[in-house]
Amino acid sequence: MKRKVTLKQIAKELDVSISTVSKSLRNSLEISEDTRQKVQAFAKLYNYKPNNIALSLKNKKTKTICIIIPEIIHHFFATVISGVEHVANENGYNVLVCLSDESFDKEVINMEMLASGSIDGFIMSLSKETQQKKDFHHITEVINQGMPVVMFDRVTNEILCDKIIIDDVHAAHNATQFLIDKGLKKIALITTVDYVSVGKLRTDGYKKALKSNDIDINENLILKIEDTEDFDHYIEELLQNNDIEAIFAVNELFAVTALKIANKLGKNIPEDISIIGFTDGIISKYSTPSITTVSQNGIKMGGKAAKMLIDRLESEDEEEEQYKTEVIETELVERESTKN
Amino acid sequence: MKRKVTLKQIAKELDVSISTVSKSLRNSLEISEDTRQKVQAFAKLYNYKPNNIALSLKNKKTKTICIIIPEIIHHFFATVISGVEHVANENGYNVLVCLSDESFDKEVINMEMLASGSIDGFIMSLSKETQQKKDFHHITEVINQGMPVVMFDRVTNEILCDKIIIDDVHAAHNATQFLIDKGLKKIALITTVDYVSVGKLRTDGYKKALKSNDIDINENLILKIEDTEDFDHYIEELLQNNDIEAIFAVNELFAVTALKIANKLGKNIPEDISIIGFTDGIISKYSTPSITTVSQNGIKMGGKAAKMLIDRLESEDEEEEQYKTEVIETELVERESTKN
DNA sequence: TTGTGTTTCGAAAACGTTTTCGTGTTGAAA
DNA sequence: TTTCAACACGAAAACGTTTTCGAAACACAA
Repeated sequence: MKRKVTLKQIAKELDVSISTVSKSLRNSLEISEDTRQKVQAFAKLYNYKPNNIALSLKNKKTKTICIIIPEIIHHFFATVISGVEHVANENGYNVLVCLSDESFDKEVINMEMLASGSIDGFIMSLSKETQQKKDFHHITEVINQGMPVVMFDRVTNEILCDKIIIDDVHAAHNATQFLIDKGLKKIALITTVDYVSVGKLRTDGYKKALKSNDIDINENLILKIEDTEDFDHYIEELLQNNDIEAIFAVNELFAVTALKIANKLGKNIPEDISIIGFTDGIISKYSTPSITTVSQNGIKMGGKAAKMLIDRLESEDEEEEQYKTEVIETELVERESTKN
Repeated sequence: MKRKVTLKQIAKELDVSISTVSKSLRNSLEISEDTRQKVQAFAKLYNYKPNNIALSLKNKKTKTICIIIPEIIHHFFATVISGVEHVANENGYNVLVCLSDESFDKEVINMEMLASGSIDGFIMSLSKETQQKKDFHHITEVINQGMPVVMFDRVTNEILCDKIIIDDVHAAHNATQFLIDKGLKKIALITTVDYVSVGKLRTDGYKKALKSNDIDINENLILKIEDTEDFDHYIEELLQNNDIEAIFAVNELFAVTALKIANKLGKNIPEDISIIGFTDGIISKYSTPSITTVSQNGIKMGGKAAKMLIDRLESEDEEEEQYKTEVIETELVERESTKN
């Protein structure tokens, strides 16, 4: 087991100073050709690699960014990480992943912990609890310390920083309009409770579409689901008690669950009921029938977020406080769960 | 924007030495009650947090572990990360995620990069390319430097280190036996090419089960799929040209694809064909019909891997070169794609 | 010989900690 | 008055780098 070799050790072996070794390795002209050769050969022989931690301390840059997400099991968040990782890697950055588990406390602890030098910046999507509490002090604090933050997907207006979002209202409006255009009127909505920002926005989009087509909003057709609860029977009730022609679900899980329950109740998809989901994950793709869905490109979001963060990190000099919010295009992916 | 405060600054403000500040904050009895109070109050006021990088440099510990996986989009790997992250967090460690994209080079570059001080240890699952090349020098090198490595799932016998695996042969044997016990004999296998370690092992298990039940192995019923290719038509051929009663697929994607194609060909699942998959992901769960599957608990694997790594990190003193291989139990989760 | 310039290198500071060891002050015991 | 311990604190080294600045050595011209 050969331990890592340091500048000091090389210097001692070759009987020169540490500075000489350092300069030689960086090919400084200050050092004679001869010495440089000698040092470089020796360093190569012993497989010298500069210690990253020491460099970080000196440069006050860790070349590491942290992404904080509520859950990694959700396919969407996994794709975002993938996007972040690739762009980060291309630019010489590493990615630290933190899971908040939808918990405010974990989010706070992680941020405070890492803000003390460990990383150069954050990419994050708010936990449900944080959105509910509307307590963002940990984020403002980090930003005030001069550490850049990029928020994506679950964002808040109360924080000024770079953001990457999709136009949830518009996307939901489109999806609902798509159903209406097929001649469907009794469209149910399966959504989350309002404090989840994207759930609220998608609900708004749904309502907007109905209104602009002069369809009355029937609150009985709107099912708001708490995240923690077992929601199968609510959906079952919804389907049984109403003569529904279509369902718009604000996430994949709701969509596929609705599909399964509809099946169970003897309804044919899409003949009896059309279904549109949100977030183009593998469930929608491989479900039978496959589910028409609003696709939000996680890889793209992650990539853009990483790019924004890195851009800000590398131009820190010009201190441009112009925060940008970038809107990623969504796409309606038509599959088997909606009629032609 | 108030920058981070350091010991030096506090020392200067209070007109004491850096040592005094440091000791006061650590509540050393060397320092008078008075001074301690004063320093602590000041530190709290200015929200002092020790710089992690400086600590890392001093302690030669980063409290960060790295997990290298081929892909994060695969649900199984995402669950592993989840397991790793939770255990790591409980023990005060952070998790750096690297994606090899199944590429040997990326794996090598990432490892070499991070081995220079950035992290304390690795958890990894080999990329396909690495398994194919059988070149593991980057891993032995890291281990020789004294950095612990824990391998999981896709491992190799050529490296001596801690490992977390499932008994792929046994699990595949069980699954196949399960089908046989239902009275099914014409059992097709959809697997990967042999250099993927787990694919090979699962194939072995399948064959073993057939043999022990005196069923001839029909190579026409064994489909080996290259990862990169578009494999739908191969499966279609397999199903068309043979009178198949059951399918055992070595991963979820193969299983659900087979299911969809069987459906397309007018076969009923499970009446005409029973299907068992491997890896209990969301696809199997939400597919219609849902797919019976061999469940490998990724969260558990990740958690165990993290535990093993951290244990080794924290007992480095006693230098026990006893490498362990832990086998995680699999479970056959019965769903709708197999007959009762 | 003196002055000037160039080449080559090393000392030391800096990044932010922790910790060892030394030292000055105080109080009490002899 | 002297001696010794206890107390309170600071200097400095250490972790591994990079970089600034100074200086030695040498060459060459005047």
